[in-house]
Amino acid sequence: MTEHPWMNQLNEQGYRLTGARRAVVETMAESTHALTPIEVYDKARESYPALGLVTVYRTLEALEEQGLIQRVHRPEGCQAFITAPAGHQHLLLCKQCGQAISFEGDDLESLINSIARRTGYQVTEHWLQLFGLCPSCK
Amino acid sequence: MTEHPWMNQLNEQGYRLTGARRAVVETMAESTHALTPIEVYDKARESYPALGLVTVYRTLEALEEQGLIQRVHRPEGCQAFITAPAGHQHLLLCKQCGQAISFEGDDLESLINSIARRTGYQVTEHWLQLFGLCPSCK
DNA sequence: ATTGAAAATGAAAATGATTTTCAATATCAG
DNA sequence: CTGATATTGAAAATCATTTTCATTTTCAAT
Ligand SMILES: [Mn+2]
Ligand SMILES: [Mn+2]
Ligand SMILES: [Zn+2]
Ligand SMILES: [Zn+2]
Repeated sequence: MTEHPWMNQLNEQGYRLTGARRAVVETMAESTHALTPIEVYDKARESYPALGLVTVYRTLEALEEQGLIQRVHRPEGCQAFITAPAGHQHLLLCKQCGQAISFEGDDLESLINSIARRTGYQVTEHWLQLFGLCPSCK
Repeated sequence: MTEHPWMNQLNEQGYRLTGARRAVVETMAESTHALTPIEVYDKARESYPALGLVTVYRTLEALEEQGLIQRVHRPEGCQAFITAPAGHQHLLLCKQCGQAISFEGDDLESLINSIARRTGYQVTEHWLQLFGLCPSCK
């Protein structure tokens, strides 16, 4: 049984390899949808029934710290998590089914520069997120 | 005593004019920072000490329904509210002091079209938010 | 001005999500 | 193997928000 890369990264950071962690990691890594802690809990218990909800919270926190997952903000709430895209990417979310796709190539440089100039702010970060309907939902 | 325009709008929608509501409305309308319900509560009690936190929640809900305020999403949490900008605008937030400025003129048309084409999604909405340091905080 | 129906209020209780505590268990370096 | 220590899940605690409800306030109709 070869470990999932996320498990190896956690291990290198000093985390031990446990079944509970493995169940949460695999649930998150497999999902193309944003999942809430409870959804992760329910899904992960299919392969590891003894799992506690507390461990889900703790593992999600560790994965977020490692930059492997990220919190997803949505109108209905901001408690969901999804695999973090590599590099500078943003999310496109289906409002119907929650399916998420990440994209890159946003060019906000000139907009940001002009706003920085006009407002006197030093702009250090930006959030961009698109919402819509995925091919199968529309 | 002339009523605040927001109070008039609420009144036209059938809401009654009360002191508790007035205190919350004026607190929100005056603030250039995003405020959490508790912050609104503390601020508004300066002018209306009998105010209950429940009424803050209820009034914020009404103001959001009327499109007069909007929820602000931030890394530290998404429970804060701020005056909604008129028309299609986005927010620039100071990470230090929470001061908010709204701006327009983002041109995401071509980006959105190209992503829609590439992914097959129908894109209906977007969130854009900038973070940084305001002139006095940097 | 008075009245009364309906809306609004705030205190307290209920709920729901997340965090903390803690005793028992599992991992893993030595 | 062994033992130090990280991890676990149950239960309790905390914290934000919502619901309930008896009382008060608003305001339209007299
Ligand atoms: Mn970007
Ligand atoms: Mn825009
Ligand atoms: Zn969909
Ligand atoms: Zn500032």
